[in-house]
Amino acid sequence: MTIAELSRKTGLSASAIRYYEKERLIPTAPRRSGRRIFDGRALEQIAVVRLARDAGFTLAEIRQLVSEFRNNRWRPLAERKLIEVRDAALRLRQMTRILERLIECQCADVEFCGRAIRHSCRERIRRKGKGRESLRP
Amino acid sequence: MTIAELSRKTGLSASAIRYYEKERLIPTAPRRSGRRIFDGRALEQIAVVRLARDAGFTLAEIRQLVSEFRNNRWRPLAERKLIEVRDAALRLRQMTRILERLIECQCADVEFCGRAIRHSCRERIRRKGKGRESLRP
DNA sequence: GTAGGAGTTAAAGTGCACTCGAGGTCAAGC
DNA sequence: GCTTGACCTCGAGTGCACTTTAACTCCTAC
Repeated sequence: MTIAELSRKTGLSASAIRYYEKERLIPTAPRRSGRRIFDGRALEQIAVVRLARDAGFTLAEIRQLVSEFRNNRWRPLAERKLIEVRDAALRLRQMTRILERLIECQCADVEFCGRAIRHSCRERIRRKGKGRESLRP
Repeated sequence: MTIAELSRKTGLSASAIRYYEKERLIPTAPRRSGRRIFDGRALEQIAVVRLARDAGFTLAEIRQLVSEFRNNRWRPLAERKLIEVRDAALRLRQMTRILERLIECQCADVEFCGRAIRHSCRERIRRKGKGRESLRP
């Protein structure tokens, strides 16, 4: 398989595949006259990386995860991440409430709205929005 | 109010306040011998920015939001964002399921796990993990 | 033999939301 | 008059996950 075929089959760009190799998320592919050749295992390896990425792991964590797969040392990593994800879900529910509030808001200007916010939901908001979500759609 | 006081009252760093001013998220504060002086309205303005930030708006969106507050043009923005947030919440629920799966996983090596993933939950995962969450805690 | 297309590398660039550092200004206190 | 400390501006740096660019190589077809 060439890198273009692998790219097509995985939906990952060729540059991202090269990047993953460089970052040691997937093993270094053998070369034929300088070019990478991939076999079926590359598909599985990339599936794992994408799964982990979709589960919210950073690439640094994924590197650790794939290198420590055999000895189960990655399990505490997954458990820690599960807590983080649940926390993020909680924050998202609060974001939803904030947005619903904002959509219903009748304030005539920004300062008035700010005043209303500070008086009515100070205790709900403060110390909650520490970790941010970046919602790139 | 000096920038240090405003920083203390809002919990925002002084450099972040200066940055918000530069980016026109809050109005340019008047200066006394070169230094910014703030009044109570700054508190409200920053409350609005933080609310929006906590609701997941980018700073570019917040700039638009505060500049268009009076004429209700920000309402469609909020509605669009609400959809994004609900979408993100959905993805997070999937991430939770993926992590729970991963924690229960009995695979002996990465490729086998990848094979299992591709065969068992391909339809659940594909085309869902497009937008990523960055879970900075 | 040469044009074209697909691949290679290393290095630099991107976007976001800030933070940091250098070098300068200003008022108060000793 | 001098130090101290809070503030100023401007430009550069940060972290992540890539993408883009430049210059080069290799194989195939004509």
